[in-house]
Amino acid sequence: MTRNTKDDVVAAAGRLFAERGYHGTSMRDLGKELGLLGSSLYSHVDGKQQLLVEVVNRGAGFFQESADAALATVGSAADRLEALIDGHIGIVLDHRSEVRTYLNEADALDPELRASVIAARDRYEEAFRTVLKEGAADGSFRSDVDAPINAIFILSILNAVDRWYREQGRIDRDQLVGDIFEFVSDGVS
Amino acid sequence: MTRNTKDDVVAAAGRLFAERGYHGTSMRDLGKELGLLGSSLYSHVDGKQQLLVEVVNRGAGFFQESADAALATVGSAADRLEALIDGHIGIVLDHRSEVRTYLNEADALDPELRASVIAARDRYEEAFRTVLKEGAADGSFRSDVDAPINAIFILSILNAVDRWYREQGRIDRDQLVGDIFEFVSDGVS
DNA sequence: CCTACCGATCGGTAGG
DNA sequence: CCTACCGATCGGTAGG
Repeated sequence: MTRNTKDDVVAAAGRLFAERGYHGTSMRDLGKELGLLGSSLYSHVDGKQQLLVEVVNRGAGFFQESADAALATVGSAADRLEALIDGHIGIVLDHRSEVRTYLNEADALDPELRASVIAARDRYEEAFRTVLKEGAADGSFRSDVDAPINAIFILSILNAVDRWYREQGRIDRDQLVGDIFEFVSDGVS
Repeated sequence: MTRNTKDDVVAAAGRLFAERGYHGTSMRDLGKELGLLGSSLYSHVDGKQQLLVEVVNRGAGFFQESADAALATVGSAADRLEALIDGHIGIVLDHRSEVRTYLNEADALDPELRASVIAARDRYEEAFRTVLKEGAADGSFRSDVDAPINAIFILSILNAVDRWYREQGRIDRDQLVGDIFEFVSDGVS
């Protein structure tokens, strides 16, 4: 029964925002989750909106770190694409609360902050576009591949993982990455 | 300035739930959208939760009708898959509010109703699994295709369309369907 | 569909 | 981190 740190508060906020949504979570709910009163949270943070900002920034940061690492992979564009997929799945499964909040609750942010989230997402998506373009040049992929559209398709699959995948299921994490990479590479045909 | 029907109320609720979320929408917000007071809504509906149920049921119904029609398509499994994709995109773009609410706000439903939504989604997904299995048999697709997983991947792409696609953009609706079908069939390679 | 209202809950503050 | 509290807003009701 030691005191909560600000990190504890942000982590708990992430859990509740992910589960019930930003508007579905009250400061009193969050206090209860931490074993204190809603009003006591204000010694850790300025307000509810700031908590959302911090959770969302954590989510964005995880993804960007992952992309930077994946782009540094030596090898073919296909290798870098697989690294991007592997990294993304790792982030989604290891930081579910922050990721869910980042993906689903950004609309609850004040307009300027929401705009910065959209910019961060675009920066991340750019890593996928880059790799697809490289692959069209180095022969990893079809030369006529539409990078912007295909980047969106790949990210659609990756982001949705959080909505259905359970680690206790019939496929493990590595298989999931392999299945996605295979689908993205060759489709169903 | 004629009176609102219950359909108007449900439609407006769908718009606000889609835009601000269920918990982010108050009965007074909804009243304002319709030009009346929040309390006046209770002559049309029992409560806020009922509105969510009706919006979500509309969304579910659109998708199921679309799947039933697509499965009746004569031709190869690939033809039926394309019909499923085409139908899905049509529903997403023609009924955005209901679809967004159906896809994103089902967690705000009471437990039994949420369970019935999950069941409806599974029934719909079954159409995709069926077509993939048929395609593995009739030679449309690879014979070793994992239908459950690939159905999820395809639906991930389809459901995400609502998050990024604007009809005013550089690709029109038919191109979008074609791009998705091509990606799903052959991937980026 | 409005008037007038209910008890409950909201985000947040002052002061310790 | 708690006590004690604020004004605003919430979903909803009674009666017309």
